[in-house]
Amino acid sequence: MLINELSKLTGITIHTIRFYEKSGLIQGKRDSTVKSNNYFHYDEETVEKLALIRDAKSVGLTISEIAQLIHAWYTNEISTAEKLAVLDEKLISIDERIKQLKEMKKLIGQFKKEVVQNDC
Amino acid sequence: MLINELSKLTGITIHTIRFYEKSGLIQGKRDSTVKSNNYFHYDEETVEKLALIRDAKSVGLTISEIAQLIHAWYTNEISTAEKLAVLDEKLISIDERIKQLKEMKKLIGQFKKEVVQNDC
DNA sequence: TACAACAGTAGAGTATGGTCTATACTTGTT
DNA sequence: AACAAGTATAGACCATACTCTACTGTTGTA
Repeated sequence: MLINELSKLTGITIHTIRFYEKSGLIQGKRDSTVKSNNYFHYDEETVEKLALIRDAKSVGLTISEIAQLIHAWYTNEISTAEKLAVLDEKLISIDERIKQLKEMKKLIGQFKKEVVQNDC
Repeated sequence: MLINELSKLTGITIHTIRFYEKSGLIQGKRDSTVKSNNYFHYDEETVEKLALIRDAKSVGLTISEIAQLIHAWYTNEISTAEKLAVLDEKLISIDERIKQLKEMKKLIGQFKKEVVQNDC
């Protein structure tokens, strides 16, 4: 499919898709039998990747972290052990963020108590 | 205290402190009895606020979210009920982020399984 | 064949959160 | 008085993650 269809299918704008392509997150393929244009063609794997990008972004991963994740997932250049290592790294950093968020909840809880006390 | 002392006390650079001041997170006071300069003076409350800013930043709150939080906490212009409402809002958005992070963990867990399966 | 719709590239612009530089005035010490 | 160190303001610059504009070429339909 071409970029317009990909955009409609995923709900991600053409601009943003091109930005992701420039950032190395996805890659369209050119049809070498066609000489008249340079249109990129995208497959189902790209649709999947864009869904992954959206999920990963929603939890605050950066573009370069997502790039690592996609690399770990789709390439055959790295071993299973290495893929697992990248994924485990992400799990650890996510756990770290969850821990920080829980600390922030505690902090806000203290604030609430103090607000109520100051009101008396 | 002047900005240099505040910076040394908190470990936050003078540049960043000025940026926070411009962003409305903290406010130094000028000594109106001194006519020769325009130096800002900072108190213990500012030190506290900078600690709060650091905590809040570490869990991913934006400057404007932190501004709301500080406003809720330090101003007397808003009622206790309103302060609690702002704090509760933050708690909800933190819970939302934790939920998203847990979903991401699930997703990565699935990836790990698939990586192992593909290896067989 | 005309022309709208779509494709590509390059590069500018936006928002956030800093980080740093230039310039100028003030303070403190010798 | 000289001079380093400290302070203020304005604005340039950086990275991230888009978002948009300008311009050019291609495709498809009337």
